[in-house]
Amino acid sequence: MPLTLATWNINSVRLRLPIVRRFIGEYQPDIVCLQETKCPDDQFPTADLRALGYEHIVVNGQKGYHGVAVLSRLPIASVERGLFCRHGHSRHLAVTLGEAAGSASGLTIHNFYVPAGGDEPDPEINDKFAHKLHFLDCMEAAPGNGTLRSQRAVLVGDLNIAPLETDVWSHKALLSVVSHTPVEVERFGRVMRAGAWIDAMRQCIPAEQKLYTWWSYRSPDWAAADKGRRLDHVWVSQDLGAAVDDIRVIKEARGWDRPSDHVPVLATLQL
DNA sequence: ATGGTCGGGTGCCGA
Repeated sequence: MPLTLATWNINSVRLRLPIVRRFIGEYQPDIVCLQETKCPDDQFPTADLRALGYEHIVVNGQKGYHGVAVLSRLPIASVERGLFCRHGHSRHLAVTLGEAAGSASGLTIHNFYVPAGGDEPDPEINDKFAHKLHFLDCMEAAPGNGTLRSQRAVLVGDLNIAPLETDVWSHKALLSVVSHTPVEVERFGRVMRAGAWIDAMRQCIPAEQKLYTWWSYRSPDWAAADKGRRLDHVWVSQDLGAAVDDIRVIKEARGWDRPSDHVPVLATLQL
């Protein structure tokens, strides 16, 4: 059975409801993981999204900032809200699909929103960067808690790091820009290795090819400048490596009306 | 080399 799963930093779910509808209408994903919902749980547009076929909705939101949510057409058996953040931000949610999900039964999906880290890539003078590094350290340590190392697992989200040279428009220009600094990329690699994760996007799209999921709002013509970064990721556990059938970066969504600065990444798994 | 634009919730902060 094919399972389609999307991850999208939506930058306010209430404001973007029209383009969430458009994306769902055009691509019909079974599961949608959202980040930066910027919405308290009691104000999440649950009824609107349920009406689109997502009967199973789990949110971990807070007022004004951050926030993650999982929309699922398949039944969810259990939920976990991560303790990855020393500031108590809503930056993680994990769901495990239930028996009634058929061949997808037992699949665990982690949805992460890693701190952006501010402007100055020095943890001594920038606490936001220190927090980002600490958050990554907590993600790395999590397999010891038995959360990330489980089999039949997918980890998606806005990880706010572009690890490869081809994940940014200019490797040289971005070496000292938060999101592509060597210290972050090294931490990113440690998290991946600790959980034995596979980078599903790069398994499908060769590392020689430029690949971006985010284009700044500050560019007057984002498409012409094309100064993007791959900040959003889809990882799968080793046992699911062969199940990854397709990855699509929905670049056109950056050009939709009132867009997010991130675009959806859509993964198809054959389970 | 610099500054550029968003969103949320207030009189800026975070991205």
